[in-house]
Amino acid sequence: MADLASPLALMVRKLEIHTPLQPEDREALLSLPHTLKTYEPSSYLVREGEAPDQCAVLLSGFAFRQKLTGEGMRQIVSMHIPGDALDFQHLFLDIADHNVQTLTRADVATIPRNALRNLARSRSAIGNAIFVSTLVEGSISREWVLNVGRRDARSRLAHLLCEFAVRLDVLGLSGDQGYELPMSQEQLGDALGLTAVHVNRTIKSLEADGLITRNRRRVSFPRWDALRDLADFSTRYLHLAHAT
Amino acid sequence: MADLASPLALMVRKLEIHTPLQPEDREALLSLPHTLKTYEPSSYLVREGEAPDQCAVLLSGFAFRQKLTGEGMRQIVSMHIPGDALDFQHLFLDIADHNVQTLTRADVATIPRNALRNLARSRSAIGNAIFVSTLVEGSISREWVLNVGRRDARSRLAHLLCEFAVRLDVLGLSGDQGYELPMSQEQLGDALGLTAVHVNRTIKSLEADGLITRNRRRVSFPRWDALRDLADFSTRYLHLAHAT
DNA sequence: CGTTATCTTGACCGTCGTCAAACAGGGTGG
DNA sequence: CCACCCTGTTTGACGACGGTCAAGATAACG
Repeated sequence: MADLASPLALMVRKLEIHTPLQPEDREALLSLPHTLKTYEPSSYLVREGEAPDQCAVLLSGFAFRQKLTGEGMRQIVSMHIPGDALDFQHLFLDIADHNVQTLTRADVATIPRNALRNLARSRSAIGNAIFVSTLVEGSISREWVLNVGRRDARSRLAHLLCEFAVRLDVLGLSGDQGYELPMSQEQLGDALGLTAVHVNRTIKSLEADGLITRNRRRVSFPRWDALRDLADFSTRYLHLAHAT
Repeated sequence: MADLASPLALMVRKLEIHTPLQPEDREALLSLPHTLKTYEPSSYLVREGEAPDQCAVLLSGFAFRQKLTGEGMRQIVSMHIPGDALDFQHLFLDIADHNVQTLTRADVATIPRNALRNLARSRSAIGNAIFVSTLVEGSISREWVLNVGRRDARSRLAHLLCEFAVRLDVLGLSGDQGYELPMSQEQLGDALGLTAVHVNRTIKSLEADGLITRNRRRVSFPRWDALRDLADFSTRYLHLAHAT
């Protein structure tokens, strides 16, 4: 388990959920050049309009992608957990079309764009793995369109909570009793297309129905099946088929 | 211009908007094995849960991706125009996470999954082009989350109309006077997260303000700049940098 | 311990959904 | 050529989900 010593080990494990890798591929990924840095909450990792020449990988903490309307309304378009690469798309697109920000204090590994791109080209399994990871992100994005477009506030929030729970669970990052939800209610609103006030009422409503319980920011799910049904949640869109 | 004789020529032209190709790459794509078929409106090309072994390419007409909630509400998650490949994601993901349907009568070329996948592997420029095309779709999907989550009905509809106009225009498929919008108001609603009734009122409202004019289903834009401003529309997320 | 962000609650309002009915158009068959 | 039907569009009345504004309570943090 020397692998686990590398900061990139979690990213590799995450890639292998969808695409099995040979030991050589794994080694090549783990030995990619990279620098480590800790960011404060709300730090920008990518800004819309810029051309990143690095690929950021989240090692600990949380991050999100975000876009703003001309009137300054914010929409969070995806959430990211440890092990997620935040910049795969900039291996092949020059200009960022959205912002990426840390949600919490976060440890980030930064890999030079060219090193990763060359590796993806020379080892097709790695190229595949990156492609598949991008495709799964696309699938999640489509589910979000459905969630925001067609579900009411209760189901919408429940769906986000379920997605978070499953994604964390797959990597073994959630405790037995739910998980530490890092988002403020304002941020939840921005992810769900709701206002913070209405998120608050919706949380209370789920709590009143015994579908979630809260202790500080830790949420747990005493009636998981009922929550999943309310959320209309299925794991299909996460494409976990190859997962353990 | 023998290229233009191949049914796949439009797809190749579309790929080259984002990724320049060498003549050999172009030839290889154009000579991919494929079968041609015409589908009636509303035909399913891909069904959620299935494992397609073909890649459908739209040659004429329109198509869309769609998901359903457990309660039967429909959300259209992307629109497709001639030249779009509808199944790139199934080169690397087995199970479809959404449905793909024709909107109009449509001519479709069907390429065997393996033939295309092998080509993507053996010619890295083609693999890149496919990857970039997938990334741009992802970018559009993020913009849709923003659109549905944070813009009101008027801006939301205006944004969809702008996106359509630009995407058609890039391929030279829109006339001088707007274009033939193939969607019913019910389908517009499903794409925008609105009801058909409210779409109707919103169209009328845009019309009353002189932002669009309609003649049957042909829409045109007498005050494009005003419409674009209302829509909060920018072409950045379409990544047309390499376009003419 | 003071200062600030976040959460919570209430009253009120508006955008959009629901339900229902009338209307227009386009295709089909008599 | 016209009656018919089916799908899609249009309009009105009404209701509800979620937004807005504002204030006070709690928790986070230096």
